[in-house]
Amino acid sequence: MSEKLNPESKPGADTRGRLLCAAERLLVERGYAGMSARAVAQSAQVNIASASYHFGSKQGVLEAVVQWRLAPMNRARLTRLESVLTNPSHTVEDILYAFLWPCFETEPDGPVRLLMGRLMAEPTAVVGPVIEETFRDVAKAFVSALEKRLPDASRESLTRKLSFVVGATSFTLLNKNAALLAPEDHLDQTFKQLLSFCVQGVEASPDDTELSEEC
Amino acid sequence: MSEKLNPESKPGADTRGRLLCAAERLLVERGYAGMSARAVAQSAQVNIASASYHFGSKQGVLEAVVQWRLAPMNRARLTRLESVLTNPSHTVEDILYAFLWPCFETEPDGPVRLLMGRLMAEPTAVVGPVIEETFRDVAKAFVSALEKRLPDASRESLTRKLSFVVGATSFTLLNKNAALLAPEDHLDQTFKQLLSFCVQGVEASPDDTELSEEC
DNA sequence: AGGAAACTCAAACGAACGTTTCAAACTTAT
DNA sequence: ATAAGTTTGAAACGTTCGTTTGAGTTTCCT
Repeated sequence: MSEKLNPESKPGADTRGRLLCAAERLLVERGYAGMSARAVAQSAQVNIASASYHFGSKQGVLEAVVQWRLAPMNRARLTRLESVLTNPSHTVEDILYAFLWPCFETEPDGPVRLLMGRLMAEPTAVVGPVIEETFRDVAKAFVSALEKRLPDASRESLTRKLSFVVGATSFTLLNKNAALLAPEDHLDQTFKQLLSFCVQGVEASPDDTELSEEC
Repeated sequence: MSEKLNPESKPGADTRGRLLCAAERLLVERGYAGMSARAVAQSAQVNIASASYHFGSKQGVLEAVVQWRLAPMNRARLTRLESVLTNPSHTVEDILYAFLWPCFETEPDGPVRLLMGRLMAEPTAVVGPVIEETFRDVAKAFVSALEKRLPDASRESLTRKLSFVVGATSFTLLNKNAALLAPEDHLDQTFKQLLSFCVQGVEASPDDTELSEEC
């Protein structure tokens, strides 16, 4: 059947985009291991071979989605951090705001937060290195920023605290129980609470609480 | 529906136990979608049909592992909470200690924290309901406890904050970057920091922080 | 117009998936 | 010892996986 009548036969440009879009949705729903390349192609109404052609492999699809969605978000984080650091009297909240807000910001391509939550939560052999590479610079920059603002805390301590922040964010974004997929007003409230939670948590010193230690 | 509690009375108990043990390890390494029933059987040096015989299906394996490992941990949480509540002057830290410590406690069967971190981070169609059912009572009990100690906060607010706590815990437990798979002294430090982080975060009020938002 | 490059298609590849079958090997009770 | 019940083994079920093939189509450039 070589008889193909599409009023507007769209060439490859749209195919690639539809594949990326479908892949993002399936990644959010099922994770990387649960996302099949065939399901991506079918959801994008595209032949399975086209996915292979454009991205080489399933892992290539993952990397392309990350570059398309997560990399811009991390760039926004670094831009905001840079802007914060120009203010000599910036607070920990300013730093964390720069870190967290790009996750919640509504973007033209739709919310990126679900994808981030899902991929952060899947540190497997394939996803782990991809995510780690994408977030390495961001993590380093924000730990350094926190280090300057909280000179009494060790770098290891701040790294761990940032991982607490990332974890609280990812998990909450990922779970519908927190009503995050729903209306935006809930989202604003959640963001506000998450920010204050993390600010207080990061500024907390473990020595405040009963057991003390020296290191 | 023919399985009850038979620790080691049956001859096949060894097979069943080896399957559970292997399944737990593979769940931690690859998640549910990435764990194949064949790999579980092979890792346990057991025929694949035995897994089907003992657990019925792959989902049955998951549920059995959860009952074997996560259910006792949650029971420990509730027991500790009950004990905390008998003290009329208990603190938020006491409550969160009861919630968090059973994740870090070293157990005879090995650390359960990795499994918890992984399954909490995989809210898919199969894993989600299983986890939700296992943690529903625990979440409800701890939210109620926090509600009594922090009467100014709404139930929704506290639910969200508990999800922050769970997220920070799961993510940190799951990522080797935080050096949690490694020696125990790092673990103690991490637990202390996580506890203080969460205590400060839960006690924080979102109204404390001025939120200027324009985007 | 015409040829090279870019792209999509149906079909198929071997491998791995979850699950099932059934006979042989066990354990237990009589 | 024998019969009934329980557990395991080797093999195969049909399906889906990621990837590849090769012929066909479309787009782009001169």
